[in-house]
Amino acid sequence: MKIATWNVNSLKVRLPQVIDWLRTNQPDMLCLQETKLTDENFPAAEIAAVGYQSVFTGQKTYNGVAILSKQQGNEVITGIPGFADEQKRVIAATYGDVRVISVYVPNGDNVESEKYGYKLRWLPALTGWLQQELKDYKKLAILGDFNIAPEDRDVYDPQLWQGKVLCSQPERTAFSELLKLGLEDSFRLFEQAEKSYTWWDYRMMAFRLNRGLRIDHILLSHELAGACVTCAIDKAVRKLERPSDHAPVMVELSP
DNA sequence: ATGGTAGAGGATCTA
Repeated sequence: MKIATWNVNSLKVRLPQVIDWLRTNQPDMLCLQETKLTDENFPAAEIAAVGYQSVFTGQKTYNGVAILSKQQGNEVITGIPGFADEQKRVIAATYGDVRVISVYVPNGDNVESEKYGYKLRWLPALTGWLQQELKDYKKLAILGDFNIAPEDRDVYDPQLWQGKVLCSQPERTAFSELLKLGLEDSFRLFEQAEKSYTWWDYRMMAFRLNRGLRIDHILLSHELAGACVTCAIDKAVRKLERPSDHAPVMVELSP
């Protein structure tokens, strides 16, 4: 089984790339973030034409998450239960006995911002809900744009980014609280190339200079981590014309 | 150096 995640930064713009990517990579599930589409505008028919079902929750202009899958998704939940949030950032569904969650964690803007406070309230709400989900589902994968670089090796210039949003200690602590629930950062289960990132700013030739951060993650429950055989970033997609600023990440799980 | 680019929507906001 292959499960992937991709912050597409507008599914409307990126739909041809997503369809190509599904055809080429044939994941069983693909989690999307920043679809930026209301539900009535979701291109479910175009996606169905290449053999994928969709579950989604979106809004105009900002946010929006989805899961595309070959098999039917059940027990669909949108948002964090018990956490009032206008912003569409979470969707969960069950495929066979595997629970899959697509998340778009708030960016936070900068550490002085109100948005940073929202991010630091949002993360414990996610953690609290996941604690219950992990009790209910032994095989759980949470994938998405976490907007957190967990360690300095996930940042092209740790000195420059020290204490800044995406790298600040409170964010990293919140991320480690997620792992403490019984989740593993699948990327670090394997030896990886140095300077591996998933997001590069559109500005200042950041991608060409590999000035990136690893902020998109696939976290696996211990049972799924034990079955995980690869985790890879598809950096090639970032080189396409009109790319998303994020690259997809995919894990392969042995049967 | 507070810049720069992309997306949505139609002036700024978000990232």
